[in-house]
Amino acid sequence: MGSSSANAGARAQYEAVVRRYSAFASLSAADIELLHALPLAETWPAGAELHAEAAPPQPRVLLSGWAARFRMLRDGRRQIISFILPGDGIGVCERPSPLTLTATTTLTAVRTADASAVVAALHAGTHPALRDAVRSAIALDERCLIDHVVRNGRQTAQERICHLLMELRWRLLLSGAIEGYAMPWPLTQEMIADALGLSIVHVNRMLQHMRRDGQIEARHGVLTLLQPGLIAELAEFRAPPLTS
Amino acid sequence: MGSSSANAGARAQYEAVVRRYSAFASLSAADIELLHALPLAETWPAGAELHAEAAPPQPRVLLSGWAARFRMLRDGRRQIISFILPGDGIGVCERPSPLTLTATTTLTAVRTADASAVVAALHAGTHPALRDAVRSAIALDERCLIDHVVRNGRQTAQERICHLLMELRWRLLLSGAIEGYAMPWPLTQEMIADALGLSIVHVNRMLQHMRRDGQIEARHGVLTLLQPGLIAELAEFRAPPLTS
DNA sequence: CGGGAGATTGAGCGCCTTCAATATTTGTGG
DNA sequence: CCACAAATATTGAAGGCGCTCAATCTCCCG
Repeated sequence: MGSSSANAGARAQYEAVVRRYSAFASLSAADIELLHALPLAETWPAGAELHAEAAPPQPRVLLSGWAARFRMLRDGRRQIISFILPGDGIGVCERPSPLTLTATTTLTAVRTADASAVVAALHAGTHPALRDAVRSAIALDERCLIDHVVRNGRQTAQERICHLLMELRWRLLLSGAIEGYAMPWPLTQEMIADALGLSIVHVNRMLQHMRRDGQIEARHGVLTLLQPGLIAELAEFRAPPLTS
Repeated sequence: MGSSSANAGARAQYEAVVRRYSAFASLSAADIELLHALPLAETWPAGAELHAEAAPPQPRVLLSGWAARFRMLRDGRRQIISFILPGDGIGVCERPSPLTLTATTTLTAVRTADASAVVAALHAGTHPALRDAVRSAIALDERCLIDHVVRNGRQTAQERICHLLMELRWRLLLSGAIEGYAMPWPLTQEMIADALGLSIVHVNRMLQHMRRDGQIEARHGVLTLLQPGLIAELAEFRAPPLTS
């Protein structure tokens, strides 16, 4: 690897980021150049702490791998707040908000890039299209958070799992990571349980039921939605609109 | 009432808004003047729809009374996403986000004021302190949303209720609506149930337990926390920092 | 060939739900 | 000020969804 990020190999790393933000706004050449010029990637193993609970935010974008924001309760209960997928920003916003009180951990091996330059551009007022894209991305995050409240508050275990599957597939589509109904699936049943407020055992039984029912298939780290229409129906999933 | 909003009576209506935003940033005289110059209040009865699910956002501030954002499921299940208290903004942000897919209803009789002027000022770049305050207010909203996920995902019925009590009291303190441990309480047990993902019957039993246990007292629409330390402990409530 | 993380299975139970009925409070009109 | 209706709160009983505990199985990795 050279010290310059201008070669094709380095650019390819940023594809997920560019595709995701491009879904929200028409980025200019300068916007894309800014993203390509981000510092070379940092790599993290699975289970690394990207961000401590009370730490000052460090803006990053996730180039590859999955991560999660979560909060712990005193007795060890864990609640995953959101999953972070390739192309997603971490702390990329116009105002640092140290008050969210959530930690971030990698779920798989991960590559990230420092996104301070993006935040600086937001404050400088250059790159208006990128700013709009970032704001839309934040609005989508809020939408997912609201979905999460509804899921954990008023849906059954079966519905929660279906809804989470639909959300993750939709977000992977957005960043161009997948195309059809098959998606990489690095999540353990414990992670799913911690996101959906369920026990590991119950998640296991529900997934088994879905598999035996021919709704999904999971093997070799790939999960396939065999009956996406049924799953979306069960989950009452509504894909967010992109035109905003 | 005259057509001008410059008299003391009209100004007093905006006190909650000014106090709340002042908690986030040092507003300039011009910022406060902008708030005082907002159009005269609209009044709504209890149960009015302030905002439909898919409607374009209409920026408002809540001057008095309580409201709630919620989402309905097909079969009638309702999830309250957040409570809106005096001084809170509704759709006051730098980017309209029609994708949240939540409706807003009044819970009591309510007075609101159109806040388009605030949003316009945000976009114009005048009033930087007010802009910072709005951003901090949004960050606090996100914090509360995250708390809500944790509550509904990983806490027991008792813990959820305690946490909600603490959050609402803390937010009422913030806008100067109350001072001690007594607060106005317009919420029915059904509203609490719809916020916390519980059944009405169970909320009733939990509240009764808390009353008989001397933790709270409720009468004449006023709820008092008799053992705030215990309640905060049970809820594992952490008050958000204000210095940000 | 261990060792460990994750997945699976069974048994028992409890938190919370649903259903249903009654009491109480609130609001409204006479 | 009372009467009536509607909304809200309360209580009891029965049951189910999802939990805990505990053991076993599978798979991956060095």
